[in-house]
Amino acid sequence: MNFTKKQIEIIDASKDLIGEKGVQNLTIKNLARKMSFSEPALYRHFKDKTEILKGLLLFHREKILSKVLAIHESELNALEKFEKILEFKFAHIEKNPALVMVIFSETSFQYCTVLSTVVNKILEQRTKKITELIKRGQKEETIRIDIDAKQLATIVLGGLRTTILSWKLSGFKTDLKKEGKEIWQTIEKLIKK
Amino acid sequence: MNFTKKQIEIIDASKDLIGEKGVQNLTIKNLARKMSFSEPALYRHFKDKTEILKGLLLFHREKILSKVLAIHESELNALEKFEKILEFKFAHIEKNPALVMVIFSETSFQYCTVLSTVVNKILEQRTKKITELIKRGQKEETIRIDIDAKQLATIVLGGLRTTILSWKLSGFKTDLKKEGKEIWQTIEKLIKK
DNA sequence: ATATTATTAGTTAGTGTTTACTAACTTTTT
DNA sequence: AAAAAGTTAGTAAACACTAACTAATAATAT
Repeated sequence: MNFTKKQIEIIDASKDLIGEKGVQNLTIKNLARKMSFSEPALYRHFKDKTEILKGLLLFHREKILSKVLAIHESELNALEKFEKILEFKFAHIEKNPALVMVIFSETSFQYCTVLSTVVNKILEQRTKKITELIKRGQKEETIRIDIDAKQLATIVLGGLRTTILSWKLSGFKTDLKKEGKEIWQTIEKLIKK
Repeated sequence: MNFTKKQIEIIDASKDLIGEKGVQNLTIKNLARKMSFSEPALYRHFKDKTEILKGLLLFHREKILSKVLAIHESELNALEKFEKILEFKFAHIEKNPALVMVIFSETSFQYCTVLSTVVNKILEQRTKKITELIKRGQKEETIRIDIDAKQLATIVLGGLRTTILSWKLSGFKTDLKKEGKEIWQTIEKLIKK
């Protein structure tokens, strides 16, 4: 996925629009206004609106992924990696609330095969990565082994999801990084050996 | 909140439409077709579309609440109550996938004060009830006390949420009641004293 | 009991707005 | 000279909703 400069500008503007008033605030009209463009000009850079949203998702996914991979390749143990990854993710999300809005409204894309496929893949891969990390921790003997790794992954993901959701419901006013740190400490207590 | 027979019919039809293809499938046109009457006829029963969605949420909320209250008033201990409540909720949701669609797409309502208020209240109350139940369990000494009740509630809610989400993403094909039972067993292991 | 009236529940036909998107043309950059 | 990136003006479809009228039902008076 390679994007031109203008495409990235458009993706950024889309992100801002969604961050301000939700996914339904991303219209071609609003986007054109924000870019100080005419509406048809957008179509010189993206085939249609779906491609813009897809671009937004994939662009950030790549950003997050590269950072997460770096952590995975480090010398830390599983629990330490977990902590680092969550810390980074919470920070990234706090800076880009729009991402949450998009991910959280998978439902809205149910009609749109292209987008729901992209979102599903992102969520699937995330679950997989976390499960792997837990298995590794179980082998390292830093994570308890009396519970199936997949079940633990569900719990971990759930804790994050709920934390992020309540941040969103607060109108992005609570301190996500702090709440994130706290829930991680709880999770750690629950899952460590 | 009292509904007439026709209003309940309309709420049911709305539920079906959403269950089939998501919230954006609930249009006045589709609803009228499903009810086999004209569009304006709907407006004899509900002021506007928002009121229909609000009706759907409140109607089911009341149904769920009465059952949950009965469990709360029973003689069981906190963990047993938890199990009963979750069992009932998973069963109810499995029968009414539309409810998940609506709750999960809170984001779509961000623009709509009326609906986001209703959804927020439902979610808030749920968190509160679960936190209370955990506190009670901690007093009874059936739930571990080394972790704050609110944090535990976040974990519990998260586990449920993730389980329900992956059921939705599977296209409602996995066995929600079974998955629900499993996640509950895991949660129990994690939180019991 | 029946005729009159009022209310409720439905109809057809249409409005105004918003939506994503296009055709045809022009300016800018390479 | 050609390609890329912009413009104006407009379309067709979907949307929630309304005005104006009619049929069915319930309430009331004779």
